[in-house]
Amino acid sequence: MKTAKGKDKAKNTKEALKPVDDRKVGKRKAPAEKGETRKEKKAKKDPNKPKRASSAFFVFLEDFRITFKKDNPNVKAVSAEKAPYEEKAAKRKAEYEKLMDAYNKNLEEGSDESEKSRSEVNDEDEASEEVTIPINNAEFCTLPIVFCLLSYRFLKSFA
DNA sequence: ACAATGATTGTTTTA
DNA sequence: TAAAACAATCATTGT
Repeated sequence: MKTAKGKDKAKNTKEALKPVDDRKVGKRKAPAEKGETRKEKKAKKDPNKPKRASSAFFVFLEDFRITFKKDNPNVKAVSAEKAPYEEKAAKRKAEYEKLMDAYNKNLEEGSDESEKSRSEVNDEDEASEEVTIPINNAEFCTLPIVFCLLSYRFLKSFA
């Protein structure tokens, strides 16, 4: 049982953030450079050896892939689909770093009264600015009436 | 590490 | 030397 040679972790942290096209997919090392030719390596595998059982997550993936294909028949490139999500992820990361900065600052300055949480991260836009529309009392009273009148006329138009 | 998957791409083999 | 075939790589979670 050899442990990981640090390969997985390094790749996951560094390469995973790059877009697909920039990642070194398929850029493997030549077997010859490792002293073995392809056939030798291929012969080393036993086709009769049973594959290990899929975990629950992989069983879920079976269904998910089918479902996703059915819902998105024309999606070939995952990059385009991934783009908006990477965008959101980047935003969350920025938000996180900002919060961490404030958090660390609070730790330095003192620990009392640190509850300020939390403006939830809405993925829609950075339009999280308060959209409170100021109206005066007159508007507050007349708006529902106007709305009712317009609704009435609209419904009446079908009769 | 390794199960499934498919696009991608370097390497090897074959013509 | 070109095209064809092959194999590594990526991401994902759970074991």
